[in-house]
Amino acid sequence: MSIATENFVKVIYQFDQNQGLDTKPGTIAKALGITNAAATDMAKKLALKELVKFQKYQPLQLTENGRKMALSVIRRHRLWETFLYRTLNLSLHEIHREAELLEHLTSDFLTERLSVFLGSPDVDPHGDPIPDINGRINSDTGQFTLLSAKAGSVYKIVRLSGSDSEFFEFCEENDIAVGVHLKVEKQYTGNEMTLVVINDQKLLLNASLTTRIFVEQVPNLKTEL
Amino acid sequence: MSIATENFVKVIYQFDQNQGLDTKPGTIAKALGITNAAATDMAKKLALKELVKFQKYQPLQLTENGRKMALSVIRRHRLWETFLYRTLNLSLHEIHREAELLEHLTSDFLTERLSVFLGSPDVDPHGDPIPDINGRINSDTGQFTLLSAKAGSVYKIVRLSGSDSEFFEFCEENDIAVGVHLKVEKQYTGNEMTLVVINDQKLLLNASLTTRIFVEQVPNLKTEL
DNA sequence: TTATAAATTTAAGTAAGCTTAAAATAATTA
DNA sequence: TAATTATTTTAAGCTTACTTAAATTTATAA
Repeated sequence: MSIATENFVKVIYQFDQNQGLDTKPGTIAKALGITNAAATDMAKKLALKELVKFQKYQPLQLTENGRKMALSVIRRHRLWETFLYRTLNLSLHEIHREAELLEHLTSDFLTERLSVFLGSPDVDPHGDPIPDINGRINSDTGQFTLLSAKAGSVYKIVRLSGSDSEFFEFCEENDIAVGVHLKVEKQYTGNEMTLVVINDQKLLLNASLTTRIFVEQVPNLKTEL
Repeated sequence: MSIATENFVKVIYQFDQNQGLDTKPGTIAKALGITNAAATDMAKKLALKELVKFQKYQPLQLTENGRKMALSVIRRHRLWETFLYRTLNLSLHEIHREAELLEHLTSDFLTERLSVFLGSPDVDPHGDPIPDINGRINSDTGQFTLLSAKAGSVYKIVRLSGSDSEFFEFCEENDIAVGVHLKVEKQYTGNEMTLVVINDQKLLLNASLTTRIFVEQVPNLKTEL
């Protein structure tokens, strides 16, 4: 399939997952940098190929084949990210940018060789789950965002969700990384600010950050940091 | 530039180098798996972009910009080949097949990171020279094919030229590899057969093989094997 | 040298993946 | 609820990269 098609189904899949985002043509169009008209046009063409379900004025939905294609692209993307991070030491935002291209011209053969080389990883360097060869993906239930974390508890960062370099640069500069522990000091629910402590440093984070930092409960009695 | 354009100038460059092959539209078309009409069409379009010089019924020629583009694609191709061979242990024909795709969606940034990681190699695993970032390529004068090697002498294999798996499989099965020494036992010039000895094994090679195996004189007094 | 074959070019047409502009529908606000 | 605004869809058109078929030119062989 073409690069345009792969990106189209990939974005529908991702917006469908991220609750809060809809999958209407305009939303997909904005994400892909094309016009609404082009998105509607594409949706109709992909409906003929049984990748997308299209009903006028309704959100776009993937068929089973469309879902499989999206997960295949995401698998290739995240395996490349892992490879580029571990082997070529690219940064978190560099790996995304490069994988965004490589994902489209990687054969099934190479994909599986990459996977074996890396030891069949479950997650990429951002903590995003890597679908397996059959399109099964680990939808981790134990994780939630910092925004909904309880004040007074210690958590482990398991995922940094995004694709822009600013976010990742900010994280890097402030010791926010997958695997790091932090304590939620206070939740200012009124204006959605969160005060956390990482490595003895206080950070006041707004919602545009806390909704993208996923954490996990730390197993037991580990309340001090 | 598009993948089609990159492949077009790449093939012109390669056929122009390999003396014996012409660069008329039909030849290029066959190599790319498109019709003659499509090749003529493409040549005209690329002439407008100042990548190709087009004169009716004449062989196609690259402009300086076209040459630069071709060398850039070849650089990416051969760096990927080197990487896939060394790091993922793919075979000589597998690396070609995969690099044929990856070469088109590799940013300048990643290309240079790959190069640095590999220690700025001069040649890829087939012995083909890797153009540098400015498009300069090592046109090694000291090498020639087995077809024109003198009987009785010992040579070192420096390059295996080709892209089909059959050739590389044959080489692998018969200890024909870059860096290996061999002795030319006899040249049957009449029917272009060459008798060589590699690792105490005699091999009778025809011209379709000897024209693709490049060797180099072994420095001095090393006539025994 | 001329007839024939082969290659090249031109012309017309197609599919993918877009665009802009206008029409239709849905959502929002007064 | 009606009017306005925003979104979606349709329609027409463009570029890229092809195709087939016919016309032209070049190369080959009798």
